[in-house]
Amino acid sequence: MQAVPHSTKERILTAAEELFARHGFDGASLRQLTAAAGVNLAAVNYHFGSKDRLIEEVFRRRLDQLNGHRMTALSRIAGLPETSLEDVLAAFIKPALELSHEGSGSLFMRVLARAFAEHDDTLRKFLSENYGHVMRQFTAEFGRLLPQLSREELYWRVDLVTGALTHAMSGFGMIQRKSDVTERVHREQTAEHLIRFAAAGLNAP
Amino acid sequence: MQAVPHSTKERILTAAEELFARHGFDGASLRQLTAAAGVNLAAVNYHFGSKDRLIEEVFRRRLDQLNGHRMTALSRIAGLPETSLEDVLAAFIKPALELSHEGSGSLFMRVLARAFAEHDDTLRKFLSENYGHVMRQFTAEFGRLLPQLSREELYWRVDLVTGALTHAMSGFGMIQRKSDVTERVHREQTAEHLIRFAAAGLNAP
DNA sequence: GCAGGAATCAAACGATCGTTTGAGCATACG
DNA sequence: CGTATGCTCAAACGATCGTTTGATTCCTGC
Repeated sequence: MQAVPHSTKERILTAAEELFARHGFDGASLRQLTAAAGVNLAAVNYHFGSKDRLIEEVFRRRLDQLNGHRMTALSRIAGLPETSLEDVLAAFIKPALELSHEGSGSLFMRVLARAFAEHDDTLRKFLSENYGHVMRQFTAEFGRLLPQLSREELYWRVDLVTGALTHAMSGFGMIQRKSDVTERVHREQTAEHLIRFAAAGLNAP
Repeated sequence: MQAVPHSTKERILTAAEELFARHGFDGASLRQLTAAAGVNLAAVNYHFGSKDRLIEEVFRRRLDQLNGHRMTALSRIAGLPETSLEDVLAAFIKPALELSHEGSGSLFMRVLARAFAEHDDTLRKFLSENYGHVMRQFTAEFGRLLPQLSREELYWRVDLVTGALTHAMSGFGMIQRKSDVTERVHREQTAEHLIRFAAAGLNAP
């Protein structure tokens, strides 16, 4: 973890991620943002074209990585007869926890939670078009493992699970790591906790 | 349900609730807001003092009612030996569903979801000071019914449940009512659905 | 070593924001 | 009737927003 990233574009993206998480997309101005990044005000429009395009790039940088890991993990277990509900949940949750615990990525989940709360059509369309296939594939696999649920019940429960996880990983409600466990162990314990809760909810009678 | 509420204050509050839900607290301007309410721009600062105080009043109007119903329902069952986890969840969920289904209150849960996503200190402090005791009493009752959980696990699971429910009730992911069931029946079915999911999650092994 | 595109910079643009002002209108009370 | 009092109104305030401009500096390839 270095103090200042290399390029101007990356400095802007990192500062934007933090300020969007803290003050929202409207609440964080380009003047605060460029001041925090140590770059000129005009650099945002020069490198990204507009504030909206900057917002999209903030999402793209993390979601490409996050959903890539998710799809890789899912593809290893999807359709196999020995795959359990917990396996699929682990493929969904663990990449997010890894991102959440590595250096600068911890604030991104809060940006994502904001995007959920904002019912902004432009942002929703962007997320749906670029990353909607990930949720569809996970939902399909959940459906395979929960054949007793109607399609309606399945959608509902997946929605409840994603809501709970987004809320949990964006908040500082996150359980603090005890000083006598390594971060790797703590991350495993957190994942176990979330997976057990989500699996029980999905499997509800 | 009448087209235009009586007083200027109520017209402002109703328009504010809708616009805050749709565009956020920063995104909705006082000019849009007063135009939608059919009142003069200066009326907000005359009747409420500032935009921030208006935001607080939007919360106060609904939360006084919502948490009043929640506390009444909880007080009827708290501490009794025959009370079940589902009973406590019902006391928490059903008042919110009733609010969510009556006329203009349906958008308020989206306002509440925004308040969760915004980590604004002023707003959090206001909500915690005025309504924190409600969550504390519900958490205490959950703890009584789930003695096998450590305090840490209890807090975590309650946080996951509130996250899931807030997310569910704020989204239009809400299951649509079929034309052959009354709204009252539909509300009962929705409550059953949420309660079953939450109880299973809280009771996870 | 110099030409030329890429990048940075200070400054300004028009628009919109929350808030304030002071005059005008209404209703109620002596 | 006169006059307070509560409310509404158009207009303006200063601040801040995203964006654009044009000059300047940096850096690379011939």
